[in-house]
Amino acid sequence: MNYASSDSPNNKCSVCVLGQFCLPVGLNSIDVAKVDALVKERVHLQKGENLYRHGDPLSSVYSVRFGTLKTEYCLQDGRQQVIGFHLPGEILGLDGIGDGRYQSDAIALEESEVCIIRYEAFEDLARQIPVLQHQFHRILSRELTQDQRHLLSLGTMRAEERLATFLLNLSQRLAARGYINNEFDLRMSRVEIGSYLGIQIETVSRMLSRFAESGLIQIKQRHIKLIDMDGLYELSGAPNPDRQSKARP
Amino acid sequence: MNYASSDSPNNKCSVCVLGQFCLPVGLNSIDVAKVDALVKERVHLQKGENLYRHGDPLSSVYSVRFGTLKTEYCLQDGRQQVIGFHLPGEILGLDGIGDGRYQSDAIALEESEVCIIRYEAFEDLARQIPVLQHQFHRILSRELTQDQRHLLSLGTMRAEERLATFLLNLSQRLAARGYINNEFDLRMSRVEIGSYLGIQIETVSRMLSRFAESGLIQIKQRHIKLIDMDGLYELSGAPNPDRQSKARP
DNA sequence: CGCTTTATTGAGAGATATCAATACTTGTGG
DNA sequence: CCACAAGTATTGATATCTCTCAATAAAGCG
Repeated sequence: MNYASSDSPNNKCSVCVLGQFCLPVGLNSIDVAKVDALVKERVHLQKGENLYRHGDPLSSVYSVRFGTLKTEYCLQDGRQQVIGFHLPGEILGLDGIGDGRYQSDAIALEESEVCIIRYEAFEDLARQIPVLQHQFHRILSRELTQDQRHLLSLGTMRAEERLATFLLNLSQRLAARGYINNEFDLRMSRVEIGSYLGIQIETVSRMLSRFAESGLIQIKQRHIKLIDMDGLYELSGAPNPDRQSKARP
Repeated sequence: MNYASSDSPNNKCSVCVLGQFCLPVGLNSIDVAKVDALVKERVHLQKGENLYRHGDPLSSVYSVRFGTLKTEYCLQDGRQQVIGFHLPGEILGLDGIGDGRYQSDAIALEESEVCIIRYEAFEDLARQIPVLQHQFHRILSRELTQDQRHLLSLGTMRAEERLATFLLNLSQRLAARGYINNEFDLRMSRVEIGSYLGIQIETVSRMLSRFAESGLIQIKQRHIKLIDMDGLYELSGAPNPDRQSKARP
């Protein structure tokens, strides 16, 4: 784990391309400067490194600057499950606020960097900047919604539907960040995907092969290309948002 | 749906027995009075009535004063799933903050009453009272943790374990509110339990019967008595917190 | 008291897990 | 640069859990 301070101007929130997803959404430049003053440290992580562990006292929450992380929970008997994957601009560590200790483990899936948001200082700042306060609440609430949709997936969907939903969710989040959304590298292993979706690795593999056979995707190792988005959306049980808007010229 | 204002003093947060779980945790009497001024309306619901529906614009969040509610999500194809059960002192409607619209439906499982917390006014007040702000964040964070533990249940546990976990979770939440925790009435149907746990009603029924046969519980309709807590905890994969403390005299 | 809803129990079907073997990648060291 | 080892992924065969379908029973309600 490697700490760095953000004296160089290109690390400031004010110039960060993630500003539109991250904490400073909607802030004027004066207020962004205040956030800049608060978020002046970052952590650099190598693949496999922990950002925090279950039980660590909460000192900060984190926003992903680049890279991908996973969070996972452990059961007494050693079983564990991946609960979330976190892309640039997403906030980590929110589960630690409730009891002052992180409830999950956060681990980098690739070389990554996160901005450190000292939590106490942040609460102080949020009281001074209503827009910041509201944005933080929105982030917490969306995290909740995301988890609840995930619950829906695990509770009502079959393996095939879960996997389609997962791929499309990833695709949407990449698109929102300006990345290509129909061709990307999966940063997580099949084991991690299976764990996240509540299915076994063999089933993940079989379903991916089935998708490829049906012409829905092309997959080579971790590089995936979504060929038939509509088909995937149909499997996932949700309408394709892009297609709907195109269908009404 | 029946609205009422809280002019009578016994409705105020300052005298509410739920104060210790609800929003005003840790506030001094002056600040509680400010919350009282904000939370001056309630809604009375009959069994089956909606508190809000998916898509309704967010105006307020709600705290359960008495009764029980469920929240559920719908899928395009009509499938739906119960996402949470809400006991007195718990906050509802948080999923609406993210996009300004509730993402779920909230429905009373029995005659219930909830306090209306006008959301905009609440944000204003939270900026004035740091303890209130922090308590709100804790509530949001715990909601997140609760959902994530639920994910763990749906993702890694078999039906038997899920049901044991569910019963113990209910028991703990009842205990925290000062109710008897080893004998209570289930306010939800088997269908709702099954939906919440991602299993079919028949499986719920079979598992309950199996528990009863094994002497873990006694169940008659919706009245349930937890006989062998340790046995249930063992099934659920978690240690019995009570037993641990008793084991060290 | 009969009707409707809700819950229990049984038998068979189906999806996914588990076990096992093979193939492919990646990294290391000679 | 190749060979080997360790980790990761695919594919097949069988087992198991839970679902589905079906019948019955019990409870709530008018």
